Amino acid sequence: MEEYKKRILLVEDDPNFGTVLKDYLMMNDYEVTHAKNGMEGFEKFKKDDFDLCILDVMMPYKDGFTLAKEIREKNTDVPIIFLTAKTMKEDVLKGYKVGADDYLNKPFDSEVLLMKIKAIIQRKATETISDSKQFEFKIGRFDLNSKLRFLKFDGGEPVKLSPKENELLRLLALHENDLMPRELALTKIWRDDNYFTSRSMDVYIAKLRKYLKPDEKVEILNIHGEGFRLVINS
Amino acid sequence: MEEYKKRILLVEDDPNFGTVLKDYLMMNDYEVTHAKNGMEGFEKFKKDDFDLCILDVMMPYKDGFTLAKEIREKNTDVPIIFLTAKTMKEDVLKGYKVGADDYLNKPFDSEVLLMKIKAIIQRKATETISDSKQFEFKIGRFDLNSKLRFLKFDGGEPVKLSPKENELLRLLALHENDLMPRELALTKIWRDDNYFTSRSMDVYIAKLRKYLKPDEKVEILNIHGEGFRLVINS
DNA sequence: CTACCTTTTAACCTTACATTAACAAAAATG
DNA sequence: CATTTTTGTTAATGTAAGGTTAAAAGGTAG
Repeated sequence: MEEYKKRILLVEDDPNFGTVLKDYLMMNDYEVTHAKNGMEGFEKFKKDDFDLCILDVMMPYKDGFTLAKEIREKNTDVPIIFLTAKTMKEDVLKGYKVGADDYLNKPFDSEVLLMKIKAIIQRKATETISDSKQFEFKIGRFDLNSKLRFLKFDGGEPVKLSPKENELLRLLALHENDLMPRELALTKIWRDDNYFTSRSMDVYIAKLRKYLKPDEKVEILNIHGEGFRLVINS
Repeated sequence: MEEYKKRILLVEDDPNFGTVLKDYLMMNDYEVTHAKNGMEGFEKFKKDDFDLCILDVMMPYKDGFTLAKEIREKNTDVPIIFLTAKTMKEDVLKGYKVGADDYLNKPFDSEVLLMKIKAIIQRKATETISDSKQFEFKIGRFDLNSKLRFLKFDGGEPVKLSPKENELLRLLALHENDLMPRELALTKIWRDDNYFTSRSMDVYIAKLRKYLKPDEKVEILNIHGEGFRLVINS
C-alpha cells in the first residue's frame, strides 16, 4: 500500500519505556527515531522529515511543550501527540494551544496508540494532497519565491517579504482565482482565529495590495464574511 | 466574525447530563440540537447540516456506534466525537473503526471538550477546500458562482452577491422550474420562519428579480401562499 | 543599549449587509 | 365588492466587516 514506512520521532527520556515503545512501533511497521531529551529531539527533528512526533511532556532540560513550539516554528503541519504522565487539565489545554493533534495519558494501551497514530497519519495524508510543496509562484507579472521570501516584478529588483507577508501571499497564490477562506489563513498562519488576529491579517492584506500595485491586472478581492481572492485579470 | 454559529448535534440519552452539556455548549456560542436517543438523533441529522456530532455510546434502542455508521453513510466528512462511560479499549477501537475523530471518557473536563471541539472544527475547516461542483449554476444567460458569490451575464462583468442573495438564488436554482417552498428557504437560510424573516426574504426576492432583469427569459414567479419558482422560458 | 525589522493594536473611515418600516399592488376570502 | 392576507418594492436604519494608516509592542542582531 504505502511506498515507504512512516517515520516517527519519539522523544521520551525514560530509557526503558522509550525503548519498549520504540520496539513496539517498529514491530508495527513504523520507522522510529528515538531521542532521549528535548534538545536531542529538536536536533533530530531538524535533520529529518517525520510524519509524526510523539513527545513526552515531562522531560529534563526541555519539556515537551517547549519542544513542540520549536517544532511548530519549523513546520506547521507535522502531527504531534503528547504523552502526559497523568490527566492534567492544564497540560491538555496547553497542548492544544501549541497545536497538538492528540494526547495520551500514561499508562496507555498500546493498541489505542496505534489506532491514534494510524488515524492521525491518514488524516494528514488526505490533507497534504491539496497543499503540495509549492514555493514558487507566478502572479501576473510577479514572481514569488516563498522559500527565499521575495517578490520580483518583471524580473527586476526583488522585494523582501516578512514571514507573515510571505505566508499570506503564498496561501493566496495557492488558491489563485479561488476563495482563500479567512479562517484558513488564520488557523494556518496565525494559529488562532479571533478579532485581533483577524484585524492583523487585514493589515497584511493592505500591505500585499501595495506590493502588488505595479501590476494593475493583479488584485486581492474581498468576499465579505468569507475571505479573500487573488485574481489575475487577462 | 463568523457568519453563523457552528452547529452541533448532541445525542445523549441521560436527560440531566444532556441538558447541562447542551446549555454549556450554547453558552460557548454553539448552536446545539439535542436528541434523546439514536433514532431521534438520526432523524435530526437528516434534517439539518451539522458541523459536529457528539454521540453517547451507551444508549437504548440504537447505540452510538450504530448511529455513527448511519451518519457516515449519509456524510463521510462530518466530525464525530464519542462519549464513553469509561475507558473501554474495545469502545475506543470500535470508535476509530467507525471513523470517529475523537472520544472522551465520562466524566470529562468541560474545558477539554471545548478545546477538542474547537480543534476538530478548525481542522475540518481547513480540509474542506475543493468541492466546486455544487456551486456553479447556469441560469438562462447567467452564470451563478455560488462559492465566490457572483453572478455573470453573458460572461460579462460579475456582479457581487451578498450571502443571503447568493443562498436564496442558489436554492431557487436547485429547484429550477419547480416550486421552492417559502418554508424551505426560511428554515435553510434564515433558520427561522416568522413574519419578519418572511418579509426579509421578500425583499431579497425583489433584489434578485432586479439582478435577473437583463435576461427576459428568466423570472421568479410567486406561488401565492406556497413559495417561489425560478423559471427559464424558451 | 541602540537600531532595525516585524507584528499587533488602535483609530478612524468606508462599504457591505440584513432588517425593518412604509406603502402599493395582487390575490384570496366570504 | 369590501376586507384581509400575502406579496412587491423602495428606502431608512443599525451593525458588522473590511481598508488603511500610524503608533505601540516585541524581537533580534550588532
